Amino acid sequence: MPAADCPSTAECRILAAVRAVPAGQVASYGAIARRAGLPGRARLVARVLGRNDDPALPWHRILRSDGRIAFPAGSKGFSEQARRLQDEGVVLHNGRVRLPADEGTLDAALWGPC
DNA sequence: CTGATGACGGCGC
DNA sequence: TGCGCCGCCATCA
Repeated sequence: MPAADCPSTAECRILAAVRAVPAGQVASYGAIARRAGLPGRARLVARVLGRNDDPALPWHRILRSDGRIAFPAGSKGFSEQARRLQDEGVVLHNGRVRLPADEGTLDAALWGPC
């Protein structure tokens, strides 16, 4: 039976997946959704992050499949996320995570800080 | 119920 | 690489 602090199993799993991302590493929405047992629910992950009220949640480690920040360049969220990522040692290239062309799989690149 | 929107993803050009 | 279109899902008007 679900705990009272868990509004829904899906949301709880998504939050867990996000929290499972170690500092200095990043993951895509799709990867998080997949790890949460919700393949194809990347948008749901995005919605949950936007509605989350946990300041300790490393939402800034979640990027788009391209390795880019989901927020529009120049917006508050963008600058804040970029700042947090760089603060954790994540190298950003024009608001975008450096993706090794060697790896065809973005997941490997995103989950591997190199 | 229908249509529009969004912190998305994949494919095509 | 950049841009656009479409698909998918959940919420809102």
